[in-house]
Amino acid sequence: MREIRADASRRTPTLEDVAKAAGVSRATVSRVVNGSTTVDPRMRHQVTKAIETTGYIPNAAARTLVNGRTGTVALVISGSDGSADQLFRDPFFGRIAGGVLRHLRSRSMHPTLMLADSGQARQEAVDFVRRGNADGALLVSTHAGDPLPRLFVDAGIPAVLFARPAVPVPISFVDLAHAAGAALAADRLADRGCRRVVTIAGPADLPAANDRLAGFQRAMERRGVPYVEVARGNFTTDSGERAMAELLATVPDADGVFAANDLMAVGALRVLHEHGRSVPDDVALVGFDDSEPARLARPRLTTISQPVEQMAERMTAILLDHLSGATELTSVVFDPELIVRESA
Amino acid sequence: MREIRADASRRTPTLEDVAKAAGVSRATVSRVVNGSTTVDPRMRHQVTKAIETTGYIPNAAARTLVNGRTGTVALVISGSDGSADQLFRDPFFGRIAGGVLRHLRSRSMHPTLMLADSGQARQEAVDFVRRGNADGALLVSTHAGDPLPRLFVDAGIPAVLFARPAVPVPISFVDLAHAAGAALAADRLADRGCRRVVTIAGPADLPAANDRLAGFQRAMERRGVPYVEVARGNFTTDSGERAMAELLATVPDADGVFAANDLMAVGALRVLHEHGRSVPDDVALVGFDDSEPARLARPRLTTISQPVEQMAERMTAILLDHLSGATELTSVVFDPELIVRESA
DNA sequence: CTGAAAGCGCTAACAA
DNA sequence: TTGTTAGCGCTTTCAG
Repeated sequence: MREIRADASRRTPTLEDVAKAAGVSRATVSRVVNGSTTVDPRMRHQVTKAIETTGYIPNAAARTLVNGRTGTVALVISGSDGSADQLFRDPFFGRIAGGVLRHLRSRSMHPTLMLADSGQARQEAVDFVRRGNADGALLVSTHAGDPLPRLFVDAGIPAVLFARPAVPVPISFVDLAHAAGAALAADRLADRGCRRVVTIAGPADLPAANDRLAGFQRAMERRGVPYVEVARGNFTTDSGERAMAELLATVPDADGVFAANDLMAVGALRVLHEHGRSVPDDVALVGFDDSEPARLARPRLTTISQPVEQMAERMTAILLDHLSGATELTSVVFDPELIVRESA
Repeated sequence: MREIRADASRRTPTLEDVAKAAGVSRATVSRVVNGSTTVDPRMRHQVTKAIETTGYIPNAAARTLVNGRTGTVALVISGSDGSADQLFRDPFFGRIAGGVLRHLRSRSMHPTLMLADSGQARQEAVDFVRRGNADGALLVSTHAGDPLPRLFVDAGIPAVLFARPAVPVPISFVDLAHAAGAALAADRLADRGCRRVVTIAGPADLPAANDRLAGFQRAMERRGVPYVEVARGNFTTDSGERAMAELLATVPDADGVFAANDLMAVGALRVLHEHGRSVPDDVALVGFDDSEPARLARPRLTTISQPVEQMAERMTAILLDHLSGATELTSVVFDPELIVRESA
């Protein structure tokens, strides 16, 4: 005997129904529902009771239609064409989602997930917001030259980017001080006395990867190591293995390795082990990200952590500011941290 | 000079505007927009042109208000209180999201992410759908006695569950044949000649965990190993370490281990290594899930795979069936697969 | 095949 | 403080 469950016959109750049941006007019910203070306590009580007995719940579409707000933001994951599956297996994504969710829910808002991995998908993401399905967009862009930020800016949609845009686009963003993080790694290696240092860098078209590489090289130079052999990977474990094998062939007496992410570091670890090098005794190894694999590896990886959840929360906060009228662009760069474990 | 970008002054164009520009009625424009076939080609052309020049895009709220459909489904991640962060770091979640997304996007639909980790959050998830923010719900329930499924069923909301409900609830679901998967692990161990077999089970209040344990025990019995020592973990690496240490104390000559998930298997691996046991030579080890850590471990983990993406896709398909009127409950149980790598 | 008009459920002036 | 009323933008009979 619950009113909540709609009998096949009975439509779901509307403001009108509540008004009738309470013997007041729709406007008054609306006021009560929206917490207006200018309502007679007695009426408020009547209405509250009527809401209860009718099982009334406001209709979101009707509200949106009149006040233009949806309470939804699009969380757009940008990926190069077809990289979808790869992307979602990456815990990085989950951490972002978690941070976004935490911030939104305190405002009774919700994220709608979208994947923008093709021209069509990108356009659909833009249209989704243009149709008024969402108030704004959170853009997670992992690859360079991504047209996504431009698309949203041109459409005049409030949006915030996770990661600095590869090409200049007038958009707010949050990012990590990648170079500073790499410098932390360099210092760690130098402090341990490593002199024959090599590095596994990320894709050359990714700003974050280049920042890490440049930051590492600069820091090593400061520490008296002018040249660092570089091999490129693409942030996967396999590519890390290949790069490490290459490096070992070129610099057999390497005593320190900096991998631009943990996955590649894990690959390097495997190759080092196969070649009989002990980590950290023969060669010290530092990763980047402080992801799950870093914690699980044997030896546990010394690495650079990024506060992904916090960054995601901040990104969300900035978007909400824009939604409530803030017009000037904001960019926040977070500081990474050295996490010392066993590998260096 | 793009019409798309709304000048501060100009409102976004409506059907009315397009109708005026094309010299036809709103109804005709609506027909064209919705692909009605009963429209004169010439008019259609007029309208199409007008849509282009005005930069018209339909308003979702207005549509929803009249036809009752949102094109959105809620993707509700259920967690015990406060387990949010833990949950989103788990790639399992990302894989589900990926599968859901893939199926939805082909229907021009989208998932809205919700976390139901408290009584209040659960109620909000239900209300979200009741307000007409979504057409139905996808429920990912990871813990036993979860009140979530019941809540949705009682509210009369179309919903499908990922994982069999712990208590009987009339709801459609997809699940894995956990017992069969565990039997695969048992057979692998038995085939290698393991006789002193132990297992690290999951939480006792989780149906999936119990199914795996029971399936494993039954299969070992069939293979002539009537007794298997059991230690309980909670699916984390740490708990796997503790359980393995325990087991090693009780059964020092163990030659085979089945861990109910990969994370615990990785923990076991570490302890085994510390105790000087070589894997797989001294003791064979099988995990469950075929997650990233299984691929990254050294030695690489032999494990049982679940087709998470496929399951998520199917779950979504079932929900869409319900949304288009299918009324009878559906449950689909997927078969796991043995993935042979190095650890057994 | 096309147009006129009646809502969908709600909010926000504006009056009373 | 409350009620009346005019839309929000769209779909869908129902006539023509």
